[in-house]
Amino acid sequence: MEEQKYVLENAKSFNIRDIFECGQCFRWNKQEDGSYTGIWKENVLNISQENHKIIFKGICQNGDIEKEIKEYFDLERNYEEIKDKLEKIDENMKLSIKYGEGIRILNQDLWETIISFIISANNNIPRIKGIIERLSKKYGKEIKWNNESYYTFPTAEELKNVTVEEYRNLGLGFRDIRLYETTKMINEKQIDLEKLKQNPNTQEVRDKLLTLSGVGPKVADCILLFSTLKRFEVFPIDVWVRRVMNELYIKKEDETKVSKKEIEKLAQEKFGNLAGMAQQYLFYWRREA
DNA sequence: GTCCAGGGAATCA
DNA sequence: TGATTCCATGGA
Repeated sequence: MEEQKYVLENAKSFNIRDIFECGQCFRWNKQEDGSYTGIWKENVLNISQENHKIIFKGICQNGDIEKEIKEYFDLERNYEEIKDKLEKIDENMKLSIKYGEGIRILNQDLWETIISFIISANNNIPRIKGIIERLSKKYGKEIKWNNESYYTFPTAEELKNVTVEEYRNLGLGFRDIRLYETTKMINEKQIDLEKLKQNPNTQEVRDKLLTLSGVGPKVADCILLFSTLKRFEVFPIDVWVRRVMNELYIKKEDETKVSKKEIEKLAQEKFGNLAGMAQQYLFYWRREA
């Protein structure tokens, strides 16, 4: 397949480091020159940035690279407006947004996001990325570009006959059975992902996600926020978010004694329907800065 | 050896 | 509902 190129000039709220290092995705890798190479659907791209100029080049499956990029990178959304609203809340938001000003929330495939965040449970990012790479290499489709092989994220169909033992051998640990059961549930349409995408009621979608094996409150919220479901009102709470919310607002001596309910309530009051975006700026800021 | 990582599920009060 | 404990694995 032929290499394509697309250039985005004068990009606002777009920084490749912020986008790929803020914790929403696991399949983009930094290159020696500072660019990032990654894969989504059947697209393999390398993305480099010079100030406000973004250069995309690589393999695009359906031929329309511009359309694919616009969708995946959420280019139709006005992030300036979102940041303006959040900045007015307090000094913490202003600082965290200044740090992560180039974050955009990717439109990631729902199925891939479900499996990826089941793998993320009680795990660290390098290891999560390794597991997803091995899973893709073994069960996904190979795409060659620049004399290198890349692998698509395997579909539910492609994982249909994989056993718990095979997952265990990929290094999944105790998450093996969860992946097995959730894949089975989705293949048997106990949860219909296409119907889920059509449902505008976030609470209903969340409740359905919670029936999947390995999907608890935090993973469900990550799926709602980081996939094409795109619900910005959710507020995923992990150890980092609990830490930063306690340090900034709650100020208890022992952060492990701060309840999720307390954090959830505070997040809704302060950030409302932009809680998910606020969470992302705070998470990235606290973890990296 | 110990602790921790973008938690979830089972168990018990 | 709320709190505890266990769950593989790999790196610091």
